[in-house]
Amino acid sequence: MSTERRAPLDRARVADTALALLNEVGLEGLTLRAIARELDVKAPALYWHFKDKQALLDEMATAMYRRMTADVGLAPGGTWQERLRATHHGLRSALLAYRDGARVFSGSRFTGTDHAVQMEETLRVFTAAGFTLAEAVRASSTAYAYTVGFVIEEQGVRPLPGERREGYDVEERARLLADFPLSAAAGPEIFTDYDRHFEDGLELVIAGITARYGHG
Amino acid sequence: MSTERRAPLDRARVADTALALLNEVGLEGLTLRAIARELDVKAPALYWHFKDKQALLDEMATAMYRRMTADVGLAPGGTWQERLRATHHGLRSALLAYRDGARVFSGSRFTGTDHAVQMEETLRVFTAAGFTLAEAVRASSTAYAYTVGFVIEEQGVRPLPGERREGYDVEERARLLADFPLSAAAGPEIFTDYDRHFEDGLELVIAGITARYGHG
DNA sequence: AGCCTGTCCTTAACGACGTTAAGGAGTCAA
DNA sequence: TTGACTCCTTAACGTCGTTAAGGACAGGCT
Repeated sequence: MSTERRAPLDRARVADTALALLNEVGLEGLTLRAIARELDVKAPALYWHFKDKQALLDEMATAMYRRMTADVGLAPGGTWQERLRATHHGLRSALLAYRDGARVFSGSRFTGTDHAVQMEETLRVFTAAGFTLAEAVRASSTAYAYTVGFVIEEQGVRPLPGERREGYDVEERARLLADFPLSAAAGPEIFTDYDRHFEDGLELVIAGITARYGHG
Repeated sequence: MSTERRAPLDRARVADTALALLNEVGLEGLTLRAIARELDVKAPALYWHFKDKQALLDEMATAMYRRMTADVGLAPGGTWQERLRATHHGLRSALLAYRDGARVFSGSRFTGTDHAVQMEETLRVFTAAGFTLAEAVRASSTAYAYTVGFVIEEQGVRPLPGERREGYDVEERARLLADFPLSAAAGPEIFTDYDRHFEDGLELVIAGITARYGHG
């Protein structure tokens, strides 16, 4: 009989384990009992560390954001365009790294103030480039809404890179939409090559910021 | 004792009732038992009309979209800018009309092909203005992702127009972010006046489409 | 040594959920 | 009268988030 004792849990370890499990079972299968089992613990133990399941989801969202900032690197310099591209490509990658990542993320709120480091630097870069604070906020949160919306849509079709959800056969879609030729022809333009399409949309947003606020 | 017999249910009536209930109880309170009670029926009766709860949510999303097209009016003419503004203001209104509307909508798929009428006309307007089909799809789906992302964010703070979710006090937020002056000052710019901010972001997207694809 | 306090977890249970199985009541045609 | 079809009910299953109660272990105090 082993006398080793498991190290006590902490919020970060629970959130990391839950994120790993998320990829296997998806959001609907992410139950407190399953997470607890993964941690070699019983479900009510999680209530010592989180007041409810939503608090755990919040911690998971925060961990995803932390991971994004780590991957991007703080990179405090650069033009606002470079920073916008880097952060939002990084954000998309972080969301895509987990099944239902965008749904988890958008349904939760950050714990703590770590996220403000990134935000502050982004606003600094924008204002240093001549944007007013209002313009800076408008620019970055428009890009943010776009990215979150895009990945939610994307993961609805493609839960994880390489997989594809049922009921999204492009050919059957074209058959159903036979009466709507443009919509039918748009299928491949919508349901393939998400990487390039995300980039195109982000460039549209950046071009719009330049055109309207004119600090390009 | 009354001998009147309730008219049989149909998918549309169930979806409408469920949408009305959604505003009272929110997505987490929207149970099949509660919906059934509202319809004067027991929960398993719903399985005659829908194969599972997700199919009902799909019908609800379709009803929201139908409502949007009805409110906007098909309006088959206009410039692409006018059409983009009309459809996306309409879409936002339709999503805001229900508590958690954007989450329900973005988590579901349309039933049938009714939505293709709008889509076809949008693509027609764009291509008639000189856009390629690929550009037209990119333009409209970028705006779409933006709108959905925006309203999800918005309803996270403001479940229904006039209400405000707890934990979003702008002053407390400013206190927590005292070390991040720009982020702290950005609070009012983020958490108030959603109507105007949505419009500003949509105009950024439109300006970007004009700048990049140049059919303005 | 004994005890107390706080930490971190377990066992047991509650009410509610989505869903399925089985069948009953009504309508309509043969 | 019978049979088939439609639309719903009753009963139940397994699972979920969550709470209540308490046990095991550690460290510091007397």
